[in-house]
Amino acid sequence: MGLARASCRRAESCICLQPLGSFFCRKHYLMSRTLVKAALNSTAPADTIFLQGWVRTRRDAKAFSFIELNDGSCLKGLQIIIDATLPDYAQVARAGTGASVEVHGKLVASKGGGQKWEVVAEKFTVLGEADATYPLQKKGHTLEFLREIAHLRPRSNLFGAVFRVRSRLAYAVHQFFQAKEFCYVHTPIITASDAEGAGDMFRVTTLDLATPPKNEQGEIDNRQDFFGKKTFLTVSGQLEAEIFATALSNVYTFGPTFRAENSHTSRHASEFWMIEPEVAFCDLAGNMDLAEEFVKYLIRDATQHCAADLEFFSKFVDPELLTRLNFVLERPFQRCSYTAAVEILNNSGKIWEHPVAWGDNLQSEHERYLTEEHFKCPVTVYNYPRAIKAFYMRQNEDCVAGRETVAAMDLLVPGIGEIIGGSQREERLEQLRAGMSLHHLEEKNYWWYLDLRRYGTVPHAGFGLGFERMLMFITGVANIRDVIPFARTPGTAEF
RNA sequence: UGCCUGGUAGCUCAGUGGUAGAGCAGGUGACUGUUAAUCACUUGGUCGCUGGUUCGAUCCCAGCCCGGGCAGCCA
Repeated sequence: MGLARASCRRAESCICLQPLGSFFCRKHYLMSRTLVKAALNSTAPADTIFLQGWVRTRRDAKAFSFIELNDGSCLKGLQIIIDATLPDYAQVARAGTGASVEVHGKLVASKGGGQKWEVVAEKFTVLGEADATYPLQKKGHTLEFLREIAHLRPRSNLFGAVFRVRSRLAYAVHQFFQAKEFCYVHTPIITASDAEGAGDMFRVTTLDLATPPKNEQGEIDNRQDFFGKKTFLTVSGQLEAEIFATALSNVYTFGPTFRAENSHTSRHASEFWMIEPEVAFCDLAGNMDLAEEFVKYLIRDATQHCAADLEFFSKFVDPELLTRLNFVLERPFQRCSYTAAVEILNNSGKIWEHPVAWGDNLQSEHERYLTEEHFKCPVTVYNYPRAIKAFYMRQNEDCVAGRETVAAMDLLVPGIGEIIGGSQREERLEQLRAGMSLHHLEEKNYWWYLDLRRYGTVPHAGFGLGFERMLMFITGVANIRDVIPFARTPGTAEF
């Protein structure tokens, strides 16, 4: 089918190919609207400018009105001057906070202080009113209230900034790995592995819960379910990523992850995004190096490309933010074995709510002490007791009897705690089978995972970075519910 | 899931055993190249729900619902 020729309604003289929708050609649709960000960064006045966005606040004078227009392209708004003599001036009364408007006018140097540029309107139109019930006001909202209006909170300064940084950070994740020739792998969202040990899973089924089919024993017959077996939402793409790492060498995943734990904390969500690199021919030290380089890359990228938004966080969310980020960039992360960490904790002179003994998991208070008080810097703890870690982690060889460890690592950061968890994987078939036995896992459920060790096995390692936790660290926002567009937590799935 | 804490106007909060206030938002007016503008006036409430104690409960008690924090689980 050939492209139709059509008139563009934005410019009647324009006869163009590829009309966009039925109204405007691509050129006139995209070119005619100037984003606020571009207008604010302008180096010269402009005789004609066209803007569209939402009213943040309006200040009326006798002979004219000021409107602060924001379109989400950046934190700052652009001041619009509408003279009372304009034919459109009657529209101004309808342009309350939250209304969508469009303006044709001139970009001129501002006569007032506080901004370089402003727009003198020649044509002003209210597209959609927002009446007095519009919940977002010019000041004084708590994060808890804004969570209840997640459909409107992106229009606030804070959440606009958070989600611009989130978008940029997602882009930076791909840039980092693509520049290193890592291959992006889409691991499945629906999985049948129900014993990965990473926590409770959400069930996926099309069976009628009221009258499920039964087998001869009177139990629910999962063979009749959609996939012919029990299925769940994934808690990790790691095992599948290992498949691709043992073929394409360096891979990463970046996708949603689901955990059905009944967690009520500021750093847990039921649905979150995780980045999981998996690297063939890599040991634990290489894994720790990669994790540190990755975290620093993301921080540096945000400080370079989201400077205005980070300044906003530094001003209104966490005054220490910028100094902390710069400090983290400049210093090598500390590294500390689990055994050394236990010694540090026991020699700290602190009274712990949970006493520290070799073999126990480090508690939140211990992790916070290490990163916030002892090292005062991000710290990677490695070589954990075998019994408290997952079956697939590589057994260390030079262990003291009774103190067997695996090549695991956790990256702890001040204020959040664990942001990365990873390990060198057990690539030796017999040791892996022993690990599965230790964790009471059935080999038949992992036949393909074991095959990777039967055919051309290689040392390999990887980790998982919690994307939201990274965002919390970079923005200073203290609750995970406020760095994800629509938070899913126990009891909450609105929007 | 355990422990702690909160629920009063659209929002942020104060308050009292005798059915309630402030600031902001909204409305009206004034004023001003304004910047979360300012000033004056003004509309606005089943005090989370249910039950109990009491002459009387928003306040005291119990249960429930919802929010938040911490812990565990982890990223």
